[in-house]
Amino acid sequence: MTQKEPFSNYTILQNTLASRVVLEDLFLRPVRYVGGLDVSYSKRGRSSTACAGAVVMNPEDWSVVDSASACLENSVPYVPGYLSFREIPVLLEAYEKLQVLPDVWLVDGAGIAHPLRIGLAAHFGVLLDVPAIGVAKSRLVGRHDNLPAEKGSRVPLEDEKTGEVIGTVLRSRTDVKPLFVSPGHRVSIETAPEVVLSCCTRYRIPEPTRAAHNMVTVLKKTIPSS
DNA sequence: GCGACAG
DNA sequence: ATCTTGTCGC
Repeated sequence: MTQKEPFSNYTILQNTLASRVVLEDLFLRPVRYVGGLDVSYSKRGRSSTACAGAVVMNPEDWSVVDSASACLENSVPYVPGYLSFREIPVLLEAYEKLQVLPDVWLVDGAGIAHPLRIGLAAHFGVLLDVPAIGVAKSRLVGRHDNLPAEKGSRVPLEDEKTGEVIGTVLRSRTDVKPLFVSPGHRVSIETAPEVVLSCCTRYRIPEPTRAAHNMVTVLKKTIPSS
């Protein structure tokens, strides 16, 4: 039995959700608040506790407007292409605790740059019908040309078979590995990298996602690990 | 058959 | 993602 078998039954769900993705800029601009989402795990690989963090920030000074977190026992394994089924549950729990919602979310993972065009950010965005952008630290699918080393440089990420543009490879800082940005929901392919770059200050990871990551890193140490 | 493979 | 020691650079 392969690793993907437990998920093969969800292919129809993924295709259904993918058909509902909107690649138009249907969010408030200029953006008032930007949100960041990330998940971390307590122990190792399987059967551990997943901790999700949601942070809402003001782009003006990157102050935290609101934040929430949640932890959940997790036994869903990580299988490329099915990350959503592992992280969505705990992310929704954290999301529901927020008092203030952002105009757009930056999610740690792929948007439509996914085999079925429904990566974590797109899955999350469609489920809640909220604007979302996928910010992955490495490539899941797609091909691209070489990217200049200077911050702000970008090249299109396209489907290796059809040539369809599915995202943007973006240099968020000079001389660092690029980010793989792709729309999640209610954001266009052209606008996604602009929003992400506007959130990159002095680090490779944009502020909202970075804040969420720092939050869960501290949180998981509070949880009993076995 | 042999790699590739978000987090 | 997680597990880890040292090391390079501002």
